[in-house]
Amino acid sequence: MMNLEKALKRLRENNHKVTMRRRDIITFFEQENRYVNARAVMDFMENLHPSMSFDTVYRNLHLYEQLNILEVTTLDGEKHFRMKCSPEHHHHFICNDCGSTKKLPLCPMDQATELLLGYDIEDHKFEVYGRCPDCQFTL
Amino acid sequence: MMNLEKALKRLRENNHKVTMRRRDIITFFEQENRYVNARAVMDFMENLHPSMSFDTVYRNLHLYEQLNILEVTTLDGEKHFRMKCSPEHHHHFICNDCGSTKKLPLCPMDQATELLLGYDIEDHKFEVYGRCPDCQFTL
DNA sequence: ATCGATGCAAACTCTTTGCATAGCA
DNA sequence: TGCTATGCAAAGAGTTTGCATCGAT
Repeated sequence: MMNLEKALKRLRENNHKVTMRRRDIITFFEQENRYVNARAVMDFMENLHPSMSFDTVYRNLHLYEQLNILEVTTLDGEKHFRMKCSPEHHHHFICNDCGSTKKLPLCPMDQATELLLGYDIEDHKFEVYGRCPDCQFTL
Repeated sequence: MMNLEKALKRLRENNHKVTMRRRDIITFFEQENRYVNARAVMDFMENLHPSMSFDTVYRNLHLYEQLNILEVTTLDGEKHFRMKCSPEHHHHFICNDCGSTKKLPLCPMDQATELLLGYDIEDHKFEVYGRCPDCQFTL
């Protein structure tokens, strides 16, 4: 699992500066085991940095994605981010309510590959959506 | 597989009018075995109806989605539509180049369900992306 | 004739970009 | 000091909506 220390190291290794904003964004993701959108990051950051701008949120989310610090998925046409999980390949259950995730240590690609001879496979997506135990009885 | 006849029937059954535009949109999807975006529908329709507006494209795509005439998926944050396939549950390979699809008659949910006791599963998505045989050597 | 469908224009959401300034190394 | 990160403002893409009119039934 990615964390603050590793993330800052990766920033430095790739010649990016470590700013307060960058540090705080990582801190936010460190404590949120779930997919959040740019809005949520902005809400968190505005408290710490009243002058925070959305541009910086987006720019850094994009940077973190490139540096493999964050994972991305598109939910309802909106990008959602979370701290990068373990390096082993896996998929996720994602709660429609709170965005929290549960790892699914399985992958259907073995079977799918057999059905796709002659096809050039570049990527795949497997996600399960619903309500996590905590969110089932709220509302 | 959904077709023009069934689609018009479903429109009437749900008290929607059958207009030329609606008929022609269905005809377009009938001959395209692939996921296309609103832009592609618009391009096709503009030839037949020079006064065609994007609003009508979007309104009808949305209507067809609700009536289960079209399937939807979000690719790169953009909605893509195709004619509803066979009623048996299945998934798709989707070509990143032309949007053409190949059915994958398999579903990882049996195994996933076992891992998600206590979770309320509402939906899931499994898609494989890449290049179909026809698109591999173009470019 | 009635009521839903459409075109027009505007607005809305999410996201990206150019530029001058602020701030890390 | 030098160069990157940031805020501001503006723009861009995709999509939705209110309203007057058009058109299917």
